Amino acid sequence: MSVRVRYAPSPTGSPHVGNVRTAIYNWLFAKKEGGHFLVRLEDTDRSPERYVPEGIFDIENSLRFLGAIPDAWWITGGPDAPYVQSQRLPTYQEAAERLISEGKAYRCYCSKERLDTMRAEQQARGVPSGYDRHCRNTERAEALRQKRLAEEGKEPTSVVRLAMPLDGVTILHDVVRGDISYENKLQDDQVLLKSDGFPTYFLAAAVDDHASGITHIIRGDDWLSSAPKLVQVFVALGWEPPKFVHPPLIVGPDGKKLSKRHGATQFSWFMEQGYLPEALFNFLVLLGWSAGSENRELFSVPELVERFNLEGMTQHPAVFDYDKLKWMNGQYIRKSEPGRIIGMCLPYLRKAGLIPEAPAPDAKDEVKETYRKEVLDYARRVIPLEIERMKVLSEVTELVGFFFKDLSFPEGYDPKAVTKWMGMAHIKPLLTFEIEQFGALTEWTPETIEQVVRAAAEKLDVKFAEVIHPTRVAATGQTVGPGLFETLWALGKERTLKRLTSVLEKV
RNA sequence: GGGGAUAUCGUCUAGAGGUUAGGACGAGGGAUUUUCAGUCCUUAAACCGGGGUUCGAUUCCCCGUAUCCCUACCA
Repeated sequence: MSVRVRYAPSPTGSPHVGNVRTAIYNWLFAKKEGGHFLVRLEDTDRSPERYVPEGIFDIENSLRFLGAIPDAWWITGGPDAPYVQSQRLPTYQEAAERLISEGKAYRCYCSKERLDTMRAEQQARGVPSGYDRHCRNTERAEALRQKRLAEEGKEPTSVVRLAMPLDGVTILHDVVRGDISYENKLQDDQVLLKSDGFPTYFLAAAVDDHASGITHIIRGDDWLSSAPKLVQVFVALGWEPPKFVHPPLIVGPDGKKLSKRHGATQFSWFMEQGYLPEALFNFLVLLGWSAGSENRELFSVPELVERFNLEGMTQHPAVFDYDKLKWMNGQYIRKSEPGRIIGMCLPYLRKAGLIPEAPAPDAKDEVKETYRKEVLDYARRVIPLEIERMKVLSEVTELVGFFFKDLSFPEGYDPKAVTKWMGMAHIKPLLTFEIEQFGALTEWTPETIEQVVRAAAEKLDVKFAEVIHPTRVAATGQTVGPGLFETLWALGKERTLKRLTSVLEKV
């Protein structure tokens, strides 16, 4: 049978990197096995604080960004549509009714207060907490219903609970962890249908997984403990449960589930920061999966598809190492076509106000032409010089800022750089010489620029470093940056002369 | 409290009944010297503890310990 897997996010906000990794694993497995990758929305929790419809866009964007495109989801529709659980309420209600009629589930009239009191007592006594199965006894349930009916003057709300087997064990066949057994008597009578008519995850997942013919449930390890309850829902409904795959959790440096406390966890944040899709893909896959004895860590997406297997799944939690992600992103930036990186950098420059917004599509041709020549060409010349220094794209604004800002000594100059290099005795003659010689250049190339700078060192009889560094500071306002000659070349003759002159006048 | 899972350098991990326990990030050192970054070379750094099984266990088994996850009308 062909593999069918699913990613079933809840719209509780922008997806967590751990969830996105789960999506990647599902997608990879489907691709590798020539199977199907479905995505469905588990939006059955309607409480306002957890239901965040805008999160749906982030779910869509993250998958598209990574290129992990579902074979079927709410965007495409398809044979298993709808892929949105809130649109399938009658289906779940039917399933619940069927279970009740077969005696595998029952209606529970216990109020929240009763449940809370019960739990509090259990905790106080130090006994295992869980539903006491009060309403599993039909007479007691009916009595409770009557009592509440009299008190409230209307039909009381109820939920549907699964009647867990009271003995025996549930064996979970987990592909990465082997068989795990759970004692049924320790499992709770899980709520299947809530009083608002929405199903809980347990009912909805079982119904949908069965309806879609899911063969493997690949999801985070945090689901492992509750897996037997899901299995029992399948059993009660008379269906064969899928195979389970529980990759390890992604945790923070303190070993706890990765959360905001540890830093950014929302996938969208990484997209905004300028992490490349292939870097995030690569990095996330390697948190919990390994290519085995192949001693490398940089894999393209096709290479990962080729290698991916469930056997390579790791079984202990992995700490999310932001530094390593940055390193990996830097690797991919340098591997990438410069043109692509430039294009991806422009929005950051616009946002930082370093370059103006692009002219509107209906602007005059001259306007567009001017923009192209004065803004884009310059950006295209300047950004490549900093590519080898970039770890994330958003750093581009800091890196190339000095190329775009209006520098006029001493405004915009790094004070430390100035005190270190602008106080030397030979600064004035140096700048005078350079301004004169640069001005005389008919060809402005890194080579001709270098000739002038070397000539300056010779003429003034100072060390090369003693002309290089002051010149850099005078032209860029800072001590760090790309090689001086290409920097000046990219800056252009006009800007260079202007800046050097502004320094000479006031130094 | 109960249940489940997990345990190799600081971190991600490879590994096999006998290895100099390998690679990567990060850290230290060096080279390139025109700064920073990059690149290259290099150093330090690990098998949780105790019992077994075995000629031999870091590897297999058991116990302990530690950590995490679950224990909702959340997913």
